[in-house]
Amino acid sequence: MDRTYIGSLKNVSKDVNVRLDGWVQYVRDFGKVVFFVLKDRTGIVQCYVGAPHEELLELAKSLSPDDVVRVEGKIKPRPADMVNKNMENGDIELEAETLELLNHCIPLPYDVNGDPNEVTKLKYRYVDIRHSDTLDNLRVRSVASTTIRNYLTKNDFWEVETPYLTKYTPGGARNFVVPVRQQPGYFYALAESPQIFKQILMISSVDRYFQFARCFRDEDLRADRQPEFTQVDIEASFITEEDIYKLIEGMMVELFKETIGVEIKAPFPRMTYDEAMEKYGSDKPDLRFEMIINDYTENFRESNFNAFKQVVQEGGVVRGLYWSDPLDRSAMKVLEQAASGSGNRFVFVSKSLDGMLTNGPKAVFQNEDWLKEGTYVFSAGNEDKVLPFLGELRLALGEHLGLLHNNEYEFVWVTSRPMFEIADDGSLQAAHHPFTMPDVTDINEIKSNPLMVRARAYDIVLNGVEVGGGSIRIHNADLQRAVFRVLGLSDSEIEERFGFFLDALSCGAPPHGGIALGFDRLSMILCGAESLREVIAFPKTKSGTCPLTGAPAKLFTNQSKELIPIFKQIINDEREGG
RNA sequence: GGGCUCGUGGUGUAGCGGCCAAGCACGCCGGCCUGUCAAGCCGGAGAUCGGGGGUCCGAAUCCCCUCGAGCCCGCCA
Repeated sequence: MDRTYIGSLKNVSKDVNVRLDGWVQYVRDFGKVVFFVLKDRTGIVQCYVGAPHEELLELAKSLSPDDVVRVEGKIKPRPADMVNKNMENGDIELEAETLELLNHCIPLPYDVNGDPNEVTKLKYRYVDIRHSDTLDNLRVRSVASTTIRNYLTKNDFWEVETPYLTKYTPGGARNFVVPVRQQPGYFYALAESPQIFKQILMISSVDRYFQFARCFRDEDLRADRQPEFTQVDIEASFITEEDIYKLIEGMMVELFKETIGVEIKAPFPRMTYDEAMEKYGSDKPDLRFEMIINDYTENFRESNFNAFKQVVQEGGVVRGLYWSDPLDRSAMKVLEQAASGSGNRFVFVSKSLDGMLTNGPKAVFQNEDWLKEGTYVFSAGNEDKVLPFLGELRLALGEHLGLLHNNEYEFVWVTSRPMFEIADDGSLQAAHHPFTMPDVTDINEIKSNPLMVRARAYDIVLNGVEVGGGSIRIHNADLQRAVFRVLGLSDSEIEERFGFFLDALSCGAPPHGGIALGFDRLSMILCGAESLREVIAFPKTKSGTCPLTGAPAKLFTNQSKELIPIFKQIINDEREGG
């Protein structure tokens, strides 16, 4: 008899014989009758073993949770007063006629109804997946990747793979390195991203490329960061920003519809980087709620609030948030917690309907007639500090006031980032990456005033999460060389690191651009998950270990022997000053 | 690299200087039970409290070191 998935039982007529394969969830043993709940990938259903089947009964009594079984029998409606309305398939049960134990399961290593720590769950990840939302997250993620593949293929993109074992490119994230046995002292780097390869594919006339690319970065991890992660990497030739926006907007519409059945609106709003910082205090604004940052600098220029007055007269700014509710004690706590440790300070004031100041330093605000009914939170100082600070307070308040809804999806394009920013040591570094096209026609402008140059780059932000970013690329070798020089690379360094790429740009590179979407983060939002780990089948812990396999591990002796010459060579190179 | 928190039977936790060679719940083992819903009832086994050192008459409990985990900052072109 063919197998039936439990999820399709609702379509099966009563008294029909079916075969179910799956895992035992619970066994309820009453001596002369046994119930057990069977689970497969698609759902659960109760199975009934009654008195007439003596042998079956003995076997059923001996079942343990997560035993793997095959049951055949008839689908029956439950007696009317035995229907369980709280249970999936609670109105039916399978009356078992045969029962086969396919594999016994030892007592599970932890209580699957409890909440064990992360490491225990990762160590027994198969149990965790079987018993948690992760199983369905993997399904949603699979639908997501299929939808994206179909969409891009339909739009004439080719899926092309690029190497994971590649060349170390300094300046970016730390790379994982792989020693090469055949060439002691030489190493591959695991690709941080397919950036250079995808540009070279454009030069190769592939024209439209995509890939689900695994990327590797040896940096410290966070709840939303893994050492290896997946990007939907996209690149196209002879295009502009508008083509990318349209392509991705169409993709998101399809993606949300196919995966979670949500209709999202396109086109998405756009905002410059400056506007995002000014209004939301963030380069990834959460547009699920309004509450923008306002400028109150002029209101305090001549106020009797001396602290703020002084800041303004010294050239600083006063910015603030306003909302129409009075400030309660819990909101106060939220603000204090968000501010603690940041070194930034804020002042708040509330005004009630009858014009009375009800909270905050009332004396200082007594004569400020422009205050409306509601609550203000102000911060004063340098714009560079005040805006991100208020951006954080805004999010904390949004969360506290219940304005961040999980079933709302607000996209925004953030554009026109500065091309360069100043690193800690005072040098210039690329804000996006050094292959981004600057928004100028004259190469000399890049040299004369780099900080004013804007990048033709764009980020796609969803609910305050950066889910992707890209740019129009430089396709001219001279311009690319000029940018490398601004970044402080010498001609010999440029040649050594990027010579091959400059050669490629010189050999018929078309204008091109692209984007990379963080597929794990997108999946996380689609699944409503709180951590990347919930949408990755085999994630690593904070310190980069895999409790399931025990990776990373020391080498076996024979492997170590092969590596000794490699490390000897490194030591020699060091001595020679290489 | 810096800051904070945690680590007690298989799992989750209580205990925070003597009343604890450690209590409870789930799980496990044995028994009873013909309609349960994470079934119920009766009985039983199982941890020297992450590891090491110290203080003290006495340490799961205090101190130091160490290992592991988590969160945040730095970092992630």
